[in-house]
Amino acid sequence: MERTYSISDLAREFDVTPRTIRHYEDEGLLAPARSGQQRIYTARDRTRLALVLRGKRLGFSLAEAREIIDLYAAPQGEVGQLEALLEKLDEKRAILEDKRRDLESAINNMDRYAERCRERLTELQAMEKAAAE
Amino acid sequence: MERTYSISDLAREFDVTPRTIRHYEDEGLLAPARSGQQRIYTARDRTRLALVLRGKRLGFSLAEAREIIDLYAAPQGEVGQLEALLEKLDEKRAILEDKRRDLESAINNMDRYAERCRERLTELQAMEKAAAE
DNA sequence: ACTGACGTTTACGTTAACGTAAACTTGGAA
DNA sequence: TTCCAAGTTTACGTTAACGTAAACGTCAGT
Repeated sequence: MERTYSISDLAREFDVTPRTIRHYEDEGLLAPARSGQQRIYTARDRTRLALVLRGKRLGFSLAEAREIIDLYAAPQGEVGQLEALLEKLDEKRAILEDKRRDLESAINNMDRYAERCRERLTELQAMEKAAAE
Repeated sequence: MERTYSISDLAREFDVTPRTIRHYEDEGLLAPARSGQQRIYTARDRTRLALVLRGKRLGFSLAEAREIIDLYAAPQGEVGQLEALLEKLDEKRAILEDKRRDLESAINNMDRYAERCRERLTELQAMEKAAAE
């Protein structure tokens, strides 16, 4: 038997509320099995949740996250399906690449700025030291 | 004389509405000069707007974007100010680094998946070719 | 003088992403 | 059996980030 999770298991692990997880289900991002009324999450469900949350951290809306994540569950039976899938993967990949560029320049800007600050700091400290003599 | 921009100049360039730009001003992200009632944006204002929009693309709220961007306009007169600034820069830098990790794994996942899809595709195509004989 | 095109303020409306509360069920510990 | 913690549905509330509309000012072109 594969391990399963309750909704509060996942809520605790990912630091969100059960409400949030149910909301993702309402939006079609998750589709856990049921045991009676209770939701039962498999390892695959858990992975999907992790993907959703990562998507959110990267600035995607739930709808955008869904579009991407659903590609990982797309049918691959026919040649046509696979070709269409590869198209869409390329498209999403380009979006991620754009974000990477944004992120790299943000980080580079900050690093250069911090470096100038450090230089200015040692300079100021040298001045104070000189004035103290 | 330095070049300036009207609100619709910037709106066009960055593909947002004037309303959005005014909203950023309401939220304290921009503070353009005025000529009478009219807002006059300098190159520095334009840069700040670009930073705001990049922040949004990276998943920051306006408040978070503001916190980061304001660091670039922080006073650096005293040693204490510079040290505090460097602290905060480090903190924000760590957040960006987290996003980078997220982004890298998202891209790597997708690349590996796409690769498996391509393999499966050539495999399927080989099967079809064999069946056609 | 008149008319757009562009700007302004004010204020209510909208959408996404949940929060919160109420009322109910249900499986296990005491 | 009773009770409680954890689950469920339903539905209204909230916040951020703007959209949209009204009512008005201003200034270059005819």
